[in-house]
Amino acid sequence: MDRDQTDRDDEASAHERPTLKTLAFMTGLGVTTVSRALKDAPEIGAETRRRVQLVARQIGYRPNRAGVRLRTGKTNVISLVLNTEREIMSFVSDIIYGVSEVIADTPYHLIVTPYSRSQDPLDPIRYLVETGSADGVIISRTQPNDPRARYMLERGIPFATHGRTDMGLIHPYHDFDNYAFAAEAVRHLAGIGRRRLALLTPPVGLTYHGHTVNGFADALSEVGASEVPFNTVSIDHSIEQIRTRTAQLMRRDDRPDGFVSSAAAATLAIVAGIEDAGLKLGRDVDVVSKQSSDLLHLFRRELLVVNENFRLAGSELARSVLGLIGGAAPGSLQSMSLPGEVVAYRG
Amino acid sequence: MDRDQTDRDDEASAHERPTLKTLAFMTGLGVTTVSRALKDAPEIGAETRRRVQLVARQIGYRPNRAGVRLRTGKTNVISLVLNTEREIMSFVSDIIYGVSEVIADTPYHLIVTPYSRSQDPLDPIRYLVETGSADGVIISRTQPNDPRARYMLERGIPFATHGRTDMGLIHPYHDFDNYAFAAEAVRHLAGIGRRRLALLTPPVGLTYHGHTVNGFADALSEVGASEVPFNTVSIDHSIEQIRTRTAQLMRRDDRPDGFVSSAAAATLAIVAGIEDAGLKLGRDVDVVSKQSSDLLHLFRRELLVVNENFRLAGSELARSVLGLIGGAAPGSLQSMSLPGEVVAYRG
DNA sequence: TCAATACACTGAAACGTTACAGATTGTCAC
DNA sequence: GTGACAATCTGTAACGTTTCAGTGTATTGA
Repeated sequence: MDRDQTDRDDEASAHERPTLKTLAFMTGLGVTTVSRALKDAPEIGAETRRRVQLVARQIGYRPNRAGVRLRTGKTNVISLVLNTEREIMSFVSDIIYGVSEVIADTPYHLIVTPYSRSQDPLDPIRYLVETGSADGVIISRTQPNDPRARYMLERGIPFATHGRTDMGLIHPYHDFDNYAFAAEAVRHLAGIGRRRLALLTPPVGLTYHGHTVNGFADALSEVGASEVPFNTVSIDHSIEQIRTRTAQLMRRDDRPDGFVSSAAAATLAIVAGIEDAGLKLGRDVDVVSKQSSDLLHLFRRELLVVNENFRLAGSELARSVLGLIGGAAPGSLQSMSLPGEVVAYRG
Repeated sequence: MDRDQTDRDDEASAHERPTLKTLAFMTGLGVTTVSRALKDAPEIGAETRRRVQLVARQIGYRPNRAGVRLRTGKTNVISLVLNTEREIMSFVSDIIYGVSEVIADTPYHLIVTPYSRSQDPLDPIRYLVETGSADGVIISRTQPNDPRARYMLERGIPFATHGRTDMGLIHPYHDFDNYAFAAEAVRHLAGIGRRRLALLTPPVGLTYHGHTVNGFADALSEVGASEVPFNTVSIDHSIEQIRTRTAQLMRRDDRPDGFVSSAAAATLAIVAGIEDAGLKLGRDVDVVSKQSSDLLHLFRRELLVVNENFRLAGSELARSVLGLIGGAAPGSLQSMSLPGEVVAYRG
């Protein structure tokens, strides 16, 4: 009866996907032994181990994810949580590829968990945690006091944030040094004689808004330049809004002679606004902008750019989450990316 | 003993995730009954059904994916297969959001399966199929004779392609009418007096390369304009390569006075090349370009644009795959998106 | 009154995996 | 020869779900 069943199974498995049972039958061992042999358990004889692994490789055995997940709770999934309206385009694509690169030779899959404007950002996190859908989570649009980070920290869910928090809690993150970026931008503008600077900030409420504002302010006083307030818009606003506001600003007598912009798409709008006001980039005003792909110099060669590498961010974030899952200390999984020099067009 | 175990389970489940067993205990029914009641099986009494569903909703029951997957093989996963090097940036982000929109109120998750230059594009598909990792697959960069489509068709794996194939086989797809785009572009250029046109094509080998080339050629003879060959590059080439080639082309005596470009990023390079050669957009030459986000007019207002909506493509593709999984006829799940008018800057 | 039948529900088995608690050897000291 | 012990290996149960093959009870038709 028992043998009979095994036989039937084996015939069936002729072209079905091999399971531990298949391997057990082929090697003449028990299912348990095969399972342990494959994961290099100590109580398995060296020769048996090799034999099992050889056969497994030969027939292309791959553990059934559902079986593993059901039994152990391990999903082998990393979830990337994204805002479907506000996320920067190149960010999405680059960070996905960055993450992919790192998890490519691991058993992990990447699932994208989106949420929209209308939703509480905590919703997708709650869903992931309550349904146990992922072993690790990556979030962006990080806030100084981030409910999502707090929530996951309380529940011991491995996660990494793109951007830092400021809650006195330790967790993995990767961040671009936006303080340094803004400060460098100001210094560069001051260096070419610009004295009245405006800042197009990241979205208010996100941690890097503060970093950027501080870097901007500190460098302003360092170089003795002054700020022209430009607080009515942020890079989260629409191209049209930024463009209109910029044009308004540039038509005033006390207009800035320099801009610092935190995102490339917004910079296009700023430049359009500047030109709407009849002014010329490079002559009347200079703009330093972050960019994540090398397109701004094609747009206007007068633009001054600082590069931010989102693909790297994705890789680092993935590495952090995997590290945390692997038991590393959260404090050791924090990384910063320093901005390069402000670069002018090299014609 | 039995009761004892149930009790223990129930105490444990006080804050564990509820399962069918929890529901069974709470309702006093059998696990089977609960399972069937939740999926509106006919042999369950109307009142019982309502009662079970009420309790399930109250305690926030969600079926365990691993359990379902192990038992039924249904993964509730849609996989989006992407080339990590050659995919257009905004495409990645938009299509993901488009897919997300559609699967948001389904039990489906979206996993992103990347592959790189060095790999056979069939590899990730084989992986998905062999490991049964997804109920449905979406692929892009579709070829006239696409091994991936053939492979999945042979194995009955539900999939949809972004772009059509040309193998005489029926499968779901969504495509932008690139024939119409190229033809419209040519007509528009002819309409403003341009007679010598160059085409920056999609990557050779992809189906829409052919469509684009044909639309271009047919409209050329229709309007009596001529082609200036520009076959050494495609939109897959680097910005630098396109720029250099364009500049070379524009310095020749027989240079084109019009361009049709199949991608926005490439258009930036074309314009840069034109200007490198000392010529002026809108005066010496006009360019009609596809774009997927509204940025080209900020770049140069002289550009003529046709919009392609990748988010829509994502939604349509997701709908197709879900439809196919749901048993709809593949032939009914094919959709085309027509290009809008060529639009000039509306100042 | 009795069989037939429809109705509402149920337990057991199975999907593939791992953890637990043995079971079977052989080796060694005494 | 015996007991102890290490080294290997194994069966069973369990994770949560669905399917199969029932079970029991009321209802119907004659």
